[in-house]
Parts: sequence; structure tokens; C-alpha cells
Amino acid sequence: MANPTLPKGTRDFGPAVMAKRQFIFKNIRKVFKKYGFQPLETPAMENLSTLTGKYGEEGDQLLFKILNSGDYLKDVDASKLDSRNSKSVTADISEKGLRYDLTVPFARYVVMNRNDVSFPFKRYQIQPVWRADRPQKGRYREFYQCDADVVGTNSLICEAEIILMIKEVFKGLGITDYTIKINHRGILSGIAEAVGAKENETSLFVAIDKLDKIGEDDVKTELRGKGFSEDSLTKLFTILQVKGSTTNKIAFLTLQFDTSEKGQKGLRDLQEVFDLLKSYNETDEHVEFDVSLARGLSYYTGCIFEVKINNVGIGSVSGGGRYDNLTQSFGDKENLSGVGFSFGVDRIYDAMEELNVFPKGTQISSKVLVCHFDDESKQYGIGVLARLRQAGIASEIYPDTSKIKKQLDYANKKLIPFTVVIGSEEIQSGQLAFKNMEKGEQEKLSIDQIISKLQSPLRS
RNA sequence: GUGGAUGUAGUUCAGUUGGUUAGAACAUCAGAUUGUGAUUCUGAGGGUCGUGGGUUCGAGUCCCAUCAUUCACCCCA
Repeated sequence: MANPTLPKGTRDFGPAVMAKRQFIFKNIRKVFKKYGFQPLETPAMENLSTLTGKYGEEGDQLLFKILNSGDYLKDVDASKLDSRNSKSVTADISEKGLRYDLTVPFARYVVMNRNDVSFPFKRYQIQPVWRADRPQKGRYREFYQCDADVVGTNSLICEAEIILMIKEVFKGLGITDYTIKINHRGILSGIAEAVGAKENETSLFVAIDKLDKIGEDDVKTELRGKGFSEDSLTKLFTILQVKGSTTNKIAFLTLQFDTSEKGQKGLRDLQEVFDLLKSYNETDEHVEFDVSLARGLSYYTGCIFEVKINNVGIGSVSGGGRYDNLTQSFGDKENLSGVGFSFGVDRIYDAMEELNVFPKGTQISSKVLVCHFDDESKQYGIGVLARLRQAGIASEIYPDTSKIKKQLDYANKKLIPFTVVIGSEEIQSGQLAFKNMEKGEQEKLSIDQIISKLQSPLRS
């Protein structure tokens, strides 16, 4: 049989990688909990009817679909099969798909359980999602998202707290150079109205979202191709080139949007979010009002966020926004407003690796390895091991009787920082050889001394 | 879905205009060392050169196909 391989865009995570990934997960989960979010998990697969139509046409194509069980071709119309058009038979042979993000399953959950959940409902969710696009740098077919959403309130406190949470997570991870870009769908609508492109919003947004990536000239070229006039382009870029402090930008745009209700609403919301930050005694450091931020997902209606780690060759590592109508698409009569955001763990990992900011200690599993020379000392070592574990110290014993070199080698490879070496001398005296693997120092200590030394906060 | 690049040892890579038995470093294993590792020294194992076809006296090297990987576009975490 040929060598086994992984499906495109998927990865194994070995112990060293897992230690670092868990460091990230732990940090994010801690912050989510601290801000009052409760955990939720949903199935990997959803009904296709739940998933399709929520992410736009592009998104629907990226859904992984699951073949029906059993003899799934039995009832398919023969003429459809003959047409060789896979799209036309998809609905007949597949009714489930893998989740594409965590927001839509969350909305589905809320609608299904709306009598049981009390609003505002704050949930966090850390699970993998799947997208059938072509993998490349920072882009995988299976990746983890860490979502936190609040549904059932319009308060902009949620938006402000999202900024606080992002800051807190990055602080915990040791990432210092990043930018939280914020914008508002209403402001984008205001721009569209101001340049007379009300009917053409989507292609306008898609184009200006690329501004910092491809530059002004290419954006203009793209919009000309979509039929935008020179007049509207000139108007557009006087708006997009707004500079200065957030206050300045808002003042300038207020004048530009004099006839746009949506635009004015967006500016007011944004102003309030920045005011709220002050109430939290938080600065707007790392936060940037970016008029050209658009984001693809079509369901956003209010504030939108995107976070980029600077000087790293990777796309955004976090994003989100407010969506007013998400539950409506599940036939919900009442209008539930939600706001949420998501961290992309895999990209954060890649960025941290590139920046080399993972703390040294993350990979340590056991703190102590018990080494021994023969069956008798191994027997004795098991007793020592039991004592260490009773004291809550992560520890293990080398299971085979083999050369001490091999045992110490094992400790090195597993980055175990301490070893206890036990032989006949140690058994007799009760003074065990306690070795610091990093410094190479060794001293004779009783088991109690070793335990208290390992428990002391000054130990390393 | 569109376009480009790359496939040689477990890993990262050399390999000359096509020429004898395809190399290095790191990693692995063993020994120097019978109670002490990571630093030293010695040795060993490990390859259908991605796969299939073609050109040639001769192909890791040239051509075609195919698969895989990767980068960019679209889109996105």
C-alpha cells in the first residue's frame, strides 16, 4: 500500500504544536469566560438547508457536502444524471454539509431554543469549521474558530467589549503590534449613497475593501470595469482619503453624509463605541476607524471589525460584526439583533510562530522524570513517583530498565526540566539525586525537600 | 474555479552542457563511557530521484502526461 497522506488543506497537530495551540485556546477561553460568555457546541454537520444562502453564492460553493447514506442514487431522476451537471443532482444526493462557520449554527440554535435561552444570550464556541477552498498560506480547509456572540440586544456595549476582549487576548498571547480595524455597514451605505451607487453596493464594497492591498489605481480600474463614472470615483476617493483622528474622520464624514440616514446612524454608533471605550478607562490604542473596511459576509448590518497582526504575512486573524437579521432567515418572526466576532486560531498560531513570541515553557508536559538503574530502584522510584503526583506535580517514570543515558535523553527530548535519579545509594540514604536538566546541576535531597522545592514559586 | 512555481534520504537541500556505484548537513541507531543527558569523537542504517510514458548507446538531469505540494487571483479566519 502506498504511503498514507492527509486530505488537502488538513493537518495533524503533534504534541509540540498542540502545546502551543492549547496555550492560545486557553487564553481565548479565559477571556471569553471573564466577559460572561457561556460555552456552546454544535454538530460538525448541519442540514444543507441551514447552511446554504447565508454566505452568498461564493460561500455556498465552499461548503463541504456530505453524501446521503445508503443507495443514494436510487431515486435520482435519470435525466438529471445523464445531464452530468453535478449541481442539479446535489440536492438529491446530499442533504447535509459540514459547518462553514460558527455564527450560522449559533443562530440556528437560538431559533430552535428561543423559549429556553434568556436574552441577551452570550455564548462562546470553539470548534473546527470546514471550507472547500484551495489551501494556501494561512488558509486551510479545516481550521478552528473561537466565536463569541451576543444576541438579543442592540447595546453598543457589546461592540466596545469586543474591542476590550481582543486587546486582552492579544496581551495574554504576547502580541503587541496589531491593529483592530473598525467600520460600520451604515457608513459604507452612506458612501454608496454619496457616490450614487445605491444599486451597486456589493461590487463597490468588494472593491474598496481591497484598497490597502492593491492600491487606489487598481481599485479605480476595477470600479470603472463595473461601470462607475469618473465623477463618482472622484467623490469616492475624497471620502476614502479622509485622514486624521477618529473625531476628525467622523466630523468630515458627517458633512459628506448629510442626506444619508444610514450613514449618519453608522457615524453615531461608532462615536458611541469610542465614547464607551473611555468609560471603560480604555484607550483607543490599536483601534483604527478604517472607512475602507468592508468584509465579505453579507449578513453584517452594523459595526464590523477586522484584526490584523502587523508585519506578518498572513490575512486577518479575527473579525466580526453586528447582524440584525440572521435569525430571520430561519423563519424567526422577531428581529433578534446579534453581534459577535471570531478568532482564527490557526492564523494566530502561524503569526506567533513567525514573530517567535510563544513563551518558552509551553511545551513542558511532565515536570519530573524518575530515572533508575535496576528493578529494585525502579520499584522504589514508583513510590517516589506516587509521592510527587500526590503533591500535584506532573511527573512520570521511565518505564523500562535501561541505560541512564537513554533515560536522560528521553527527558531532554520531552523537555522535562527535572530528573530524580535513584540507585542503591539513594535507596539506602533516602537522599535522592535531584537534577536540574537545564543547568546541569545536581544535589542530594529527600523526597520532601524535592517536593517543596518544586512547589516553591521561585523554583524556576 | 483561473494562472505560475516546485517534487532527490525521516527533515532541509546539493547534484556541472545528459556520462561509471546519487551526496551533505541535521535527525535516527550503535559504540567510545558498568551511576549521569544536552557540548566531543567514531561508526552504521536509511533512496523504485513523486508516478507513468517518450527521446537517447546512456536520463536525477531533456520532452509529454499525471498526481502531489506550494504561491498568487477569486474569496476568506
